Amino acid sequence: MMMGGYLSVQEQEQGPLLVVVLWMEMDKERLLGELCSANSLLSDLFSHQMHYSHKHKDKHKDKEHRHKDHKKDKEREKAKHSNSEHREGRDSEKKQRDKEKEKLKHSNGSSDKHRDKHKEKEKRRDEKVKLSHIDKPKKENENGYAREKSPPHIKSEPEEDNGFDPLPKHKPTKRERDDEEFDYKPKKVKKEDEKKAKKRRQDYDEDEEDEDIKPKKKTKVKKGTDGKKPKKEEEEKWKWWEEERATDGSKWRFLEHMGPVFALPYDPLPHHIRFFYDGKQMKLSPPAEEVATFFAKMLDHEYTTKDIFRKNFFKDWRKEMTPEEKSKISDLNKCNFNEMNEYFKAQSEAKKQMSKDEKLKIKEENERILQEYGFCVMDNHKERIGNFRIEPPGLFRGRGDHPKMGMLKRRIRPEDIIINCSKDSKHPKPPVGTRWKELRHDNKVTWLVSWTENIQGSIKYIMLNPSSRIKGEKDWQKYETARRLKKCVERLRAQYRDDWKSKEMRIRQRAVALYFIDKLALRAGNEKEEGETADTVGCCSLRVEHINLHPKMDDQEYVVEFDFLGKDSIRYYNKIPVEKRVFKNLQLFLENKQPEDDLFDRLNTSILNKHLQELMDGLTAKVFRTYNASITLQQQLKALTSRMRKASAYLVSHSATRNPAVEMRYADLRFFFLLRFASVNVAYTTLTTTSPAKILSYNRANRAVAVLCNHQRAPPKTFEKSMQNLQTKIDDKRKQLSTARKQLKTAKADHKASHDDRSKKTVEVKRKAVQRIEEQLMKLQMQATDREENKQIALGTSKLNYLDPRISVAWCKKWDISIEKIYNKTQREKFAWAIDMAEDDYEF
DNA sequence: CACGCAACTTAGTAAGACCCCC
DNA sequence: GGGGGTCTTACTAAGTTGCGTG
Repeated sequence: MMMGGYLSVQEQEQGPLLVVVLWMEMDKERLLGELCSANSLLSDLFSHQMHYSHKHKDKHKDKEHRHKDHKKDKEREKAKHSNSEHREGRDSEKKQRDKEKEKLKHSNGSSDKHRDKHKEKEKRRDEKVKLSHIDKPKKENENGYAREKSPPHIKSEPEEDNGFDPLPKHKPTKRERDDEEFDYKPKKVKKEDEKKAKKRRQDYDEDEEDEDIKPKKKTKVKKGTDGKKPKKEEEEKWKWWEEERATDGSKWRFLEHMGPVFALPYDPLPHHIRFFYDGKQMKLSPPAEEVATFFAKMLDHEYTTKDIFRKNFFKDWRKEMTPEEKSKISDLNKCNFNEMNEYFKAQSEAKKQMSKDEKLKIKEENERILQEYGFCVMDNHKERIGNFRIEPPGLFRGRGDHPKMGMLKRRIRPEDIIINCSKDSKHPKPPVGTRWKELRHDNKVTWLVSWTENIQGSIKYIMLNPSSRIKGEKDWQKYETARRLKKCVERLRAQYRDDWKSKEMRIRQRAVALYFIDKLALRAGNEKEEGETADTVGCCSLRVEHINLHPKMDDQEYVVEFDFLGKDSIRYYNKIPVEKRVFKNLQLFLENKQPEDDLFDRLNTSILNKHLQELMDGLTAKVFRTYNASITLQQQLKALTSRMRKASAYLVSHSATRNPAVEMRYADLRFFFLLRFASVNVAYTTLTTTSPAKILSYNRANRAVAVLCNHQRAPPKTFEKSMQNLQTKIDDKRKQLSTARKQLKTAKADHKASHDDRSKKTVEVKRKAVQRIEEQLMKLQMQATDREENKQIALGTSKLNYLDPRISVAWCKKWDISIEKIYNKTQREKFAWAIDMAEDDYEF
């Protein structure tokens, strides 16, 4: 029924996206006069996803959409406090209202989101931070690998959503599940993948053998014993994905490492570097001086101009001062850090100017440290550690309007550190004269070192590199879960559509939220404590002020306009038509609410995830992001690549005649035709078959995902310039081309006149030249297109975290692209499992 | 069941490495 | 061979999720 009518994000997007995407290329294609002003069309088509790129074209506005300069924020900030009191009142009012309206039988009072307990929390946190050196008893945290999955068994559902609680999911249950879940891999995936794995392994190993990975040999087979001698191991690539996984929730059996590398101790400034207070020189005590240098180093940074930053910094700085300093220094504005700042600049300049030898020495030293501390032995293998250095002290740089920016990030000492390793390993030694806070042997967790940070009181960890088994397995599992979602997503969609009609408010809210998460790939949106972090939201924490409803907008109906700050205070702006029912629900949710009230007042992430868990084992909100990202990549790749290919095939076989019908069919590929009939004699096979074109396709598919997930970046500082450079190259190439053409013409004329062999040869030569230049031009233009489209979109995040690497690997194989074009060395290491196991016919 | 914590994933930025052209 | 630009890596902040607990 409804299901049939439902268009997934990707399906809906595919059309416009494709058109747009190719249109943009056309737009670039100035060598063909005829081009229409693609821009307006473009922004129309793309706007619901690519909101920023056109609207914010003006350079100086580039930054505008980023971070908090949201006009509303300020006001909200002000409003917040005065409003918070009303809130409770309103809440109950609200409840009542709903009750009447909807005959709500709402099961709990969970609707109130308590906003004012954060004072309490703060207190607790402070204590915690203070007390953090007191050893805590170690906890037994049994079920380690919670998330793993059994076959896509889906609970039969509808109706029961409410009190439905099939089994109290306590440890035992979970536990058992875990146990069998673990063989999902050997059972299914592995079976499937492995069939072919054998044969492929050979071809692939050879192809893959590349300059970066010199010493690798063949699959290494597991070693029997406990792995004290990793020496040999890095020589061979260990294929952990071919081995069985632990089923008992333990993450490892043996773990040995060297502990963390601490930040260098403070090196006091040379005496001639002065600090002035109120115009007078002043010698600072070392602790005060150190903190001062943190600030001095940042003088050029915008941070230091922000009030909160300055205030927080000054407050914390004063804590480090001696009483005399404290009494003297009472105004940050009177502090002059310039000499310090100059000094550090000079230092880094000097560093750049160092001789090769010196640089080499440093490099070697770093390498030595890396070799010593950068690896651990986990079970039988030497594995790379992700971050083995302790974060050095400094000033906290929160993102967005962070209330704590500028606070002093304390220096971490050995006494703050908890070491985790196995009992039977050689324990890392604390620096002489110090001791660890704690030494524990917990193999239910993956971290090697942890400490509590003093800004938020949260725990920081040292963990393994993404190329490690422990991270890789998890990553793989993540995609398997997303693939299981794929199998039942239509059912879930039908369900939440059905829930839009529920008579329970909380269910409607849940269903609408889920719709957003699915359709727009929004994050779950946990609630956060006010005043502790920047004010950002996700789906469940959206507030009334973050959406605008437009019953009619341009030629569309039921448009929802989103405008809020998400993770990292990145702005999410999107206008999207929704189904009538959703729209009506939203209107309902908004009734009688103030801008700063929660849109979904009966919902939070925990409720949502609990529900999802019931719908599919292992399903949580973020799985939708993974799923939608990966499926979008797959579809876009298919669509883009095969359409280009088809069109070019058509052109090759029908080069002589124009066929309007066909041209219509490939309207979105019009630029091919234009090229063709503008008699640009590009070799079509080159155009669509060579890597640049395919890479462009890939990047565009990747970009579609990045847009979906709202992965933005600041336009590179050098963007304009580099674009210009490229443009210059293109212009030059054009000139070259027209020269070459003229020559060809002349040559042809000559040949016509003389009909001799020699002139014929010349014609050939010239023709070749023209062709070559045309191809080079195309290549440059593709590059330019790619770069322009990428201006403020970050591809890396999705590539690294959301896109099932097997899709990319399969695509590379299918189109005969070397994997290095898609993944750099690090990425290849991280995705080694996928590179090894995916066939060209892999389906997400 | 709300809360808070612990653990882990996802995120953008900036420094550093590298590369390519003049 | 060095300067500018780009790509990669390091860094660490900011999310999500699950679980134990009062």
